[in-house]
Amino acid sequence: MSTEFLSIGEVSKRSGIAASALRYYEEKGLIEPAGRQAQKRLYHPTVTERLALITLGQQAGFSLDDIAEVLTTTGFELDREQLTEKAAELDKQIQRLTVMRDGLQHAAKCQAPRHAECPTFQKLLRITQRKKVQAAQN
Amino acid sequence: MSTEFLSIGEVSKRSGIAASALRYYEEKGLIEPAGRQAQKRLYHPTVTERLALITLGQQAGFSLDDIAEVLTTTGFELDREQLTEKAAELDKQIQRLTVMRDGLQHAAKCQAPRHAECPTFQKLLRITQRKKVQAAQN
DNA sequence: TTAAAGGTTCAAGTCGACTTGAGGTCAAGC
DNA sequence: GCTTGACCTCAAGTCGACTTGAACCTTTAA
Repeated sequence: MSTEFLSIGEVSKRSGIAASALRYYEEKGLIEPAGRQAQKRLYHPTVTERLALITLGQQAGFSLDDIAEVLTTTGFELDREQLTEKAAELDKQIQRLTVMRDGLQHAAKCQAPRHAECPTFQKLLRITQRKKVQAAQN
Repeated sequence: MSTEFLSIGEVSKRSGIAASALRYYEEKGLIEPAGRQAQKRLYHPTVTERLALITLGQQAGFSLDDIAEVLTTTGFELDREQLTEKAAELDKQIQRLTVMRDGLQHAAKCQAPRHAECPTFQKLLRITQRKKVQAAQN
């Protein structure tokens, strides 16, 4: 076997992504084998970079369809505007989680006999609720 | 109708949670109506606090089953140890998202002609990939 | 030569958190 | 007496991202 190309198993091993998932990505148009030998897919070694980018996108909260849109077919490039937008979204999420984390930490230490009676925790609950009700109104 | 209790519609309005979701929560053992009038569910007004707590838990990344475990049946109380643990998990998630956000921000501004050539972005990709491969090995 | 390892396709199943649809009940107001 | 609106139950559908299973092929090593 030419050392140029990788089997699906090898790609799976290197990327940590199951072979079935790789076939699924192909079906979705996210990756493409460089060719076939007999029926077997052969991948260009650089596919692992593309896969890392896909994984990154997922962790940043993109759906596979989102990712398919910003990934150029040829290379591996992203739209700068979209990146900025997504960074801002992430930032908001970070803020939310931080409030949450602090609230939980407080609740764990708080001396109020019941969380229901802890003002800090109550405030956290009210924020949560207000957002939910607002969200429901659109 | 006694002003004491709330219909499912009223609870839905106040909490921002669909009636169908409320029935689903009941099925999962997360909430319980105080009683029924004819067949109709009647809720104690405090149910909205419990619902806010459920929503909070969800936003913190708990599944409904997780939440059911920590919510006491009677009141609305949480296990302090679990709270601490979850706060730590949140903290880790915050770290991850922060790395991601900074990476995306950098990539958006970076002058390298292609993201593939930007060292910072490459580093981000390598981290992502390493974690994935590790995760696949258990 | 035969078995194991690794690949193929295609259809169907899984998970969590709900939503939707069909068909029925009940009280209020015209 | 009839419609309207809010509620009921129960079963089935939805979404995204995969996984699993069945049935088959191909290469390689013992």
